[in-house]
Amino acid sequence: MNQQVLTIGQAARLAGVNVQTFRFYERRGLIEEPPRRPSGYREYPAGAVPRVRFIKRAQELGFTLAEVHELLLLRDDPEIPCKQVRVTAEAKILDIDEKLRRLKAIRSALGSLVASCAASLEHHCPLLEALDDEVEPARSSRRKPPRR
Amino acid sequence: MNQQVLTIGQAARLAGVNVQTFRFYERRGLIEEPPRRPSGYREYPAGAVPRVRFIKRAQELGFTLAEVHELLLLRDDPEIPCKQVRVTAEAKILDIDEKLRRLKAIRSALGSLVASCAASLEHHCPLLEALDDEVEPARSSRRKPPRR
DNA sequence: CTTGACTCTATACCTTGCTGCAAGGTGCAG
DNA sequence: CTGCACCTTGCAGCAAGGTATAGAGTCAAG
Repeated sequence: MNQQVLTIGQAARLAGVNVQTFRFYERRGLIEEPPRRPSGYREYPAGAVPRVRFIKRAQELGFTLAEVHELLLLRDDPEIPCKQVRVTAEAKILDIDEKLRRLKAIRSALGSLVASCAASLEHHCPLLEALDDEVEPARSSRRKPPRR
Repeated sequence: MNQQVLTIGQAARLAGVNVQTFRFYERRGLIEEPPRRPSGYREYPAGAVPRVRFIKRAQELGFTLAEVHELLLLRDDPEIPCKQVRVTAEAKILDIDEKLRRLKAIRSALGSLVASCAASLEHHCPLLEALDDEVEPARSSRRKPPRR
């Protein structure tokens, strides 16, 4: 019932990307070169589709394609020694923690700005003023010429 | 005691960016074209510096230049109430929350990978599960093609 | 067999946010 | 006047991650 192989168009539709993206990933070594028909048409095994979705999801999580490549190497090779996996994974964790830290800082800055903005009924906007000065939540707008 | 006008280099130094960035922002309409000396030299009023810093800080908060442009329009027009600024910021917060949610998921998956890796000789990869969505070559994809 | 959808390669282009460089003009200290 | 730092414009390029186009061949239905 399941097709054994897919054309690039079918695979791309299933993966939710377009055909150029498939070829692009192939050039980048993110997916391996599939077998070809005598005509040159690529014949993707069904497994190519989840692989591309993996790539997309990892990207959405903030990994660059180069990082995704690394993740895929870990995933693909069950022979990679535990230590090596762990080292790579730990490095990624530090990466992620840094991203989390920055995003949380941004989120909380935006959150408090929005709150102060919501409290103000006037045209004067604390959010914009906060951006004008140092990001620190100054309770009133002070205008010191900050250096940096 | 403060200089009334600044050359582009002075302004850029004060704002913590380089001169090309100033000109780039001018081309993008983020800062207005300053008056010129007869020689063509730009003469920035002191106010240009905080404006550029505003741009930089908004960027640090995760706004694209296009979004910053919007914020600047809101800021420049005293008739526009705070509410619209807030709406923009709130949308950004939702964005960030989504990113945080996903990053936390992958972080914990990576954490388990490291743990299992440290604990056992087999490495079963929680990472795969975190990214692999519905791994099956499911012909019934209830997954809508990712927007973007 | 024809038609239309699909695929092939190669190459060019896009967007975002800058950064650099060339070739020339300007400002000012010494 | 010399010298040097600074300014001008325009255009190129970079990194990332694709997207589009041209010109050709292929597949499968009718």
